[in-house]
Amino acid sequence: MAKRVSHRDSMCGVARPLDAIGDWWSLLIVRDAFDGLRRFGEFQKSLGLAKNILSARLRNLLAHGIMETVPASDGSPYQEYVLTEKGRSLFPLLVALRQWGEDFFFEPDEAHVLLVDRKNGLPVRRLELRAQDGRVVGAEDTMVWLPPASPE
Amino acid sequence: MAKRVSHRDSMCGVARPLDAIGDWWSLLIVRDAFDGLRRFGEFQKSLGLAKNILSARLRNLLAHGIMETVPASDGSPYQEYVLTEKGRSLFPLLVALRQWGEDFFFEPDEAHVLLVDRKNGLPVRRLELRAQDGRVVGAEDTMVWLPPASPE
DNA sequence: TCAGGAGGTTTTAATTTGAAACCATCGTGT
DNA sequence: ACACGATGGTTTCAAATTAAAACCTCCTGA
Repeated sequence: MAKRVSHRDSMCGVARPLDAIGDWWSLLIVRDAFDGLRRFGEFQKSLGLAKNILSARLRNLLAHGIMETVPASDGSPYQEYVLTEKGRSLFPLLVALRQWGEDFFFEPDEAHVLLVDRKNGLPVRRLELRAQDGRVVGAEDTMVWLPPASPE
Repeated sequence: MAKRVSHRDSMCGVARPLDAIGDWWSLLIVRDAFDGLRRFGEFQKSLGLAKNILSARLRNLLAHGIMETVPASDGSPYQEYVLTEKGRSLFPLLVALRQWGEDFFFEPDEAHVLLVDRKNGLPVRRLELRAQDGRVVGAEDTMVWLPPASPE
């Protein structure tokens, strides 16, 4: 799980998160958690993965503070797995993944679920990156910049 | 690479893309491609991964139409790897990953690169999901909905 | 012509994954 | 009290994946 990171990536804002959610299953677990799943068995049935793998993934998500266990909610003696604030902050990433998937992984006539506004049932807008002044910007319009170190 | 997908995920807009970019390295390669890297050796040096793995990952990205090879650009007899339109469409996802990483994987006083507007050097805004009417919506405000099948 | 560098592939070992079996705890019925 | 199933895991072991290193090929420059 803990992969070695190259010199160049040791400080990279893209590489670090991948240690937490960079495998196939973790993001699917998080997505299911957004859908309201909370119990070990629910995740296992929904995703169809081996129990030991689910166990390992949940442990990793807990260790990274993306999910946490809570005692119970319906009186049953078991614990439940719920997203933390850090985990809920993955929502835009999940939406980005979903929108990309919808654009490129379905045939034009193939049915698929849509993410819609609960208020009125209309599809949500496309995610857009905007500059401070509100312009929509693409990759060509941006660059990464390392601020100079502060004096001390 | 090609993982089995459970019944539930066979049509899921989140699971399908993960087959293409759901491993640790692929997204880092794509990020480097956004940064202008094009050559096999450049990727290898930047990421520090084994050559056979890079080879396999590039092959997978090519097979999924995320990158493509172009004959040359500087006269050298080799090919270069560049993002396709599909690959460039990963930009919002990469930004979402980066923003999440910056929020949760750096100490408050730890320096890290910022994504800034080329025009004026100001940091870009945070990615936000908006409904049709322009409201910013979170996970709680949305749901997935499967449109009814069309008659034929 | 020979030394290297770029761009890979092959080989082999270590790590990870996955399926199945196993185990522990709780609740229920009898 | 006891059997039994459901839930929530852990252990075991085989199979697949990954990683490191060695190797190969083509091209270039001295």
